[in-house]
Amino acid sequence: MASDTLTRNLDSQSKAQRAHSWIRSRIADGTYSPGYRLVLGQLAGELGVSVVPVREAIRLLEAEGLVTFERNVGAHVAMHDDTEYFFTMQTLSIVEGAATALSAPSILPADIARARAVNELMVDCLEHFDPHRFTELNLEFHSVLFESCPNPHILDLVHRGWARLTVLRDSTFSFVPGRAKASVLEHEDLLQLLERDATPLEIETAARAHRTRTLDAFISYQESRHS
Amino acid sequence: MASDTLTRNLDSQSKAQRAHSWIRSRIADGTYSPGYRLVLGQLAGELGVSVVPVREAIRLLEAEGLVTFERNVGAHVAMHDDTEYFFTMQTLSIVEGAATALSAPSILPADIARARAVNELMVDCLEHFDPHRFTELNLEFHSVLFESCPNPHILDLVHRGWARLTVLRDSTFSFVPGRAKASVLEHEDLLQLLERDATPLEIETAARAHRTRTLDAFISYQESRHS
DNA sequence: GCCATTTTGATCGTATACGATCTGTGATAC
DNA sequence: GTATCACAGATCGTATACGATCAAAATGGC
Repeated sequence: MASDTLTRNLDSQSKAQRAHSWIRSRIADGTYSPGYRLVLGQLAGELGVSVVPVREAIRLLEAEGLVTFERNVGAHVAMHDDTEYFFTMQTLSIVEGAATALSAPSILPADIARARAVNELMVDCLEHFDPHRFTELNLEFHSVLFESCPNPHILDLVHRGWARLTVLRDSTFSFVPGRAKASVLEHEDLLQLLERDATPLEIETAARAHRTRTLDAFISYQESRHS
Repeated sequence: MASDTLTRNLDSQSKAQRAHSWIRSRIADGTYSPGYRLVLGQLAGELGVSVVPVREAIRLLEAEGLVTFERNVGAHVAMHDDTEYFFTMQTLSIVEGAATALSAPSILPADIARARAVNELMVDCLEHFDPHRFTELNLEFHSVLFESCPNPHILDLVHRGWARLTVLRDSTFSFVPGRAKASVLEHEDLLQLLERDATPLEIETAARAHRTRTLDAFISYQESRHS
């Protein structure tokens, strides 16, 4: 029966997992802002479950670095100062660069065509600029370039980095005017490197620099605003 | 009272944490070999605790990649084929290389002296070769080089990589004759790079290559034995 | 004899309950 | 008025209990 499948689909995720994504999205959208105290019983009440799955969800979030946890005290949404964004971007620059280089040999012309199509959409997006949409496309573009990475650990680190970024800041591009345009140009450069079968080192360097430049742009823009 | 402090110290670690390290060490020393079925109730019985902390311990181990977990089925010690070792070493080469390069500016002459002293011990160790001891010293040496890394995320990734390695293989050097000697020589090269304030890129490349060469040595040795 | 179905046992997931621990408040001594 | 201590409330950590789920053995039909 249809209702059966529906029920099963709802249940196919454990309550712990549902609690996890529920809390996670509330952190992402700012309902629970940094420093917010997460109380197990309270969350359990809101979710209509017991504290056990909530507890597990919190520990998962802790492993992701989204919340801090102190024994016998409780959990808080992780405070992220500006250095947090810096470190996350720096880490991502390294692992994503490596993942892209390792992916390169497996990337087919069809993949490059798809990435280029996404980049075209990003160009269109520049006109009536929607930072959120732009960031989504940005992830889709880069995903094409690194998803073929044969090393599952590195790939996992890249995913974690991106996940962290989405929580830290909905879109960097909304903060740094001009970076979006420079970014799509660098994307085309990356694609051309792949097409001409550049060395892994060239690709890794380019991919890393692409991210580092976004970070640098953010920092210098922030500094200019401070003075 | 003394017994009071003792009790408190024992309790200062939660049962979940104790279960975690207990199971972990049993995986590391091979008592629980890859594929071994980890049953919550059974482990709880052996540890003299209830299943709840054991469950949490298992989830932690899962996050570390030491066990696989399937909903409503249970946990197994992760199977690691040879590719697993390859991927772990490759990942570590990348993050450790980056961490070492980022550490470089903060490394003092005293640190280099300490690392050099450790490397001397490794040279001594070559005579009456003890792989386990050699690997311990190897970690100590590299720790000096990367522990100053200002980026906590990258540092954490390096720690995870090393932790994973100790579980995968007690010592690579016991497998690959000759690599130990080459390794200590490369260590000295690394130290000299640091002393002459080489560029971050040079240091990162050297540190990464150092690890990659250990991996390559292992692979080619293994291939030679297969034929 | 073989395949589909049912049943059964083991194990996991979650709820509830209680003891342990921490943080903050109020009283008391100085 | 300030510092120290004791107490109370809140919250966490863990034990126990039960319902949910899965895998494999037993049963029945073909």
